[in-house]
Amino acid sequence: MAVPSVPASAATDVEQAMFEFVDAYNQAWEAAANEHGLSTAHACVLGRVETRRSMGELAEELRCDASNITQIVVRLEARELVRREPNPDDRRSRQIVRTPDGDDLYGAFEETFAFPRAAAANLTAAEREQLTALLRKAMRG
Amino acid sequence: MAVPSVPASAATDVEQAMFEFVDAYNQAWEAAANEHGLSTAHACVLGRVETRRSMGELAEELRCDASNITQIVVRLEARELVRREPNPDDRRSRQIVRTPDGDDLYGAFEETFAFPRAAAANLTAAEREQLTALLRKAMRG
DNA sequence: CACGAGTCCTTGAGTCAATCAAGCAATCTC
DNA sequence: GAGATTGCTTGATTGACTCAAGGACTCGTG
Repeated sequence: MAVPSVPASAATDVEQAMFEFVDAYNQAWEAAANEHGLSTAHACVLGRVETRRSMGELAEELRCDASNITQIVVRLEARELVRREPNPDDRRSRQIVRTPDGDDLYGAFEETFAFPRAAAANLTAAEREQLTALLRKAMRG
Repeated sequence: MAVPSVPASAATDVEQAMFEFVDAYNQAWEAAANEHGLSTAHACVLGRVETRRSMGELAEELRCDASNITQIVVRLEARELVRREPNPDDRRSRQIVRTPDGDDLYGAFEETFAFPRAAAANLTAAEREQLTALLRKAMRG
């Protein structure tokens, strides 16, 4: 679910458009993940370990408890999509790496997750730059 | 969690900006809901019943199983934020309506969910129109 | 009118995501 | 080295979600 809604009445046009865009993006993300047998959480983690990361880094980036990451990584490891390697510099810590299978699966997932690519393709180069600038400005960036 | 990620490597600027915007939006939504003791799911449902809706309509709009809606509505009803009224025209069906408490709480939630409002406020009127048009075009709308 | 099919919702069972509290092992600080 | 801190895991719980099954109601057809 997790479908934000916007006050049908009060919302201005931009706010409505933002909502629709966010909703479409979220929906596309989830659909793409499911198509490859991934939950959104699994896809998030799998995406992050494109480069080697510790459990703690994942927890921070994904804004959740470390024990949550443990649970997800264990499952991904059981499917041989990631490996947990010891960190030679700190034996408390573990480095998570994607396996080749994980790379393949995530690649396929990204292929399927066409939304941002398609959205960009619907715009001219100038419009893309404009949109980038406007989104960043809207976020105060 | 539910934090979409984007290929750190391959993503273009627009795609990166889209991701950041969506992520910020999602995060703001969840934070605002939590601040009022609502889960995202509860906030979604509460938002939709601004106007009277059947369980089935809610399930369809929120793209989930009817039994999921039942569960959420039961809890919202227990907190007296919504009421389930019989539909006189079809006694299988139930109409969900917000109570005054529900109106108040959702109003407060929207007040807290400042992200879209703030984002709009960071732009000039002309930029807002531009952004609306670009987002719609990007979605093929 | 009655029967069967379909609709609307609820219940129950089960899974995954998420959080918290507790604990263990390794590291750091003094 | 003792004690605090860090990094992760385990266990218990809660909530969101899905699916299968069932009850109540409606509708269409004969």
